[in-house]
Amino acid sequence: MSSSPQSPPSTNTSSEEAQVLLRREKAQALRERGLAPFGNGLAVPDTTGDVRRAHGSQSPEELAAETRTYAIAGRVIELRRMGKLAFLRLYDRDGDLQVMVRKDAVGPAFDLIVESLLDRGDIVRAAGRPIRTKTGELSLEATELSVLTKALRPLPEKWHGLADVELRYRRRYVDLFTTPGVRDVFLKRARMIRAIRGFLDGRGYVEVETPTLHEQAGGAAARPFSTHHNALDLDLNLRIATELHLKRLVVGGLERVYEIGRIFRNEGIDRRHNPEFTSIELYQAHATYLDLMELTEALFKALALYVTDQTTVTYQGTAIDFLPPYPRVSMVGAVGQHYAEALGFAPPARDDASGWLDLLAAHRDEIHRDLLTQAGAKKEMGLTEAEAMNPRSLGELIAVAFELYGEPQLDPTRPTFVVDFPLEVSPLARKRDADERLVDRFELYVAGMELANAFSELNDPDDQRARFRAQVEAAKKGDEEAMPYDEDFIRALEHGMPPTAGEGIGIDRLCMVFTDAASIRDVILFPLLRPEEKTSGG
RNA sequence: GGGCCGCUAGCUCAAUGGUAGAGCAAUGGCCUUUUAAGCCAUUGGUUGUGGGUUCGAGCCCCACGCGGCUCACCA
Repeated sequence: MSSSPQSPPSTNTSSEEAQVLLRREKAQALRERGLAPFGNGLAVPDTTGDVRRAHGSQSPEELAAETRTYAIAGRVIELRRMGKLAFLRLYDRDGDLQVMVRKDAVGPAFDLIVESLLDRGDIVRAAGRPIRTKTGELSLEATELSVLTKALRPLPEKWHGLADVELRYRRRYVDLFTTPGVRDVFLKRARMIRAIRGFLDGRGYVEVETPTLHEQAGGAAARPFSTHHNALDLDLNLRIATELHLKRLVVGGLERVYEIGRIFRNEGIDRRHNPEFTSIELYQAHATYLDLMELTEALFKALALYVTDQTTVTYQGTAIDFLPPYPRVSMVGAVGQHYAEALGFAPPARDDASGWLDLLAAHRDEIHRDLLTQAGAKKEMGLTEAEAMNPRSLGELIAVAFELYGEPQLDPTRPTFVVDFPLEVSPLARKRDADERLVDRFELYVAGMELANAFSELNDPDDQRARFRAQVEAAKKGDEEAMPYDEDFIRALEHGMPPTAGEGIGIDRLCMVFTDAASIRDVILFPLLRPEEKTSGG
């Protein structure tokens, strides 16, 4: 174009600001020649994958005989220009494909290349015949080429991409098409969730959606987020679990229900925790927690096969075998055995959960003292000096002791069911018939993470009322995670809930295991981050 | 919240307390078979922010911000 011979005062072409300005000018140049830089309505009937699948195995000679043409579109992730020839790599939902643009073949559209109106990052449509280049790569030889969307911002460096994890999370839209493997993680996540739905739907489950806005956030031990509804002038909490609504639905006759949904817990953030996360909770009438163990084993094996084609999944360098049956570890037994060895107690005559529980009950004070000497455990129990005089329940001591001594002992190469939970840490679970100090509950641990929590549900309304009261008492004593008393839930139980077992599974952690993600933020598209500091003033 | 580490050009990274650099990207030029294309040239910086020490600070000290790991809490 007839630019002035004098270069403009600012010759800066490298700063982001300058690059954006230049790309805006290019967008304007496109407009001036009747090409819409943000157009719409051009048909894109094919994908890069269509071309690959149809012609990927054809020889150059066979391809030369092909008459069929394709029209594909995607982001330009590579751009190599050399005079009257250019190669682009287009990236679409189906993968990527090289497009060869020859001046002779594409005609006037080659101006886009010559005048550099086309940049890396633009969304481009190309139509033409499949060919094989001199180096043998399947490509589309463009006879049509147009810019569908002009990208105004430059792409990150092409070889390293975005390496700064903070930038990757904040600009996931760039990360997704820039960082290898990122898109696959989220495609895999979507496939896993679909597989879970298929698995449960095939077993007669109904998927439902229950409220996320709760007057009282119950169903789990956690602190909620609070919010407010203006029209009703109503203080509300974001849900911390779907449990109590789903059990109401079982009362209502939906004997097999599940919900996949977002849960919000006002807790810290680390590699395994994001304040909002996705859970699936499922409830099955006329089942026990033992039935859910089998269901869990079948589900996890199916997922492993579905996602990786194998029953063994490597997570962070450790091969985990998902072939059932999974080992079971008694929480009470593991803690009992630890103390029998560490403090020299004689093992119980009965080598079962009740026997070990008897032993632990007999040595409760010594165990309490031991936990108090563990600085971490002391903090974990939230004990102040005064509270140390008023020890918590045996069940809570056992749960803490298991975290301390039991969890590290679990076999890292196997998913493991932890069973024999104390009643006091399970306010919604049914008492065990054989020993009412225990509940019929399991947690599934994989790679040191708690992936699932399940139990035979408490359906005795009077017992549930007593459990809620105990929670209220705990809250009075300062337990900020104690459950509120839910009168309507009691009423529902009074209408009669069939014998039921229920389970919750952390979808994000499940995805971590099956995508080998070290951090939960790698399987959440937009993990919660602090807002970026405003650069202007403070 | 505690501890450790990081923050330098659009991106990826260098730089004994002594003139802030490279590669990629960008801009101009050459090039009809490239694969992170190549060659020549050019441009690009309030070194996260604010203080302090010093003749002199990207570097040392303090505070703060954001992030990562870790401990704690939870799923």
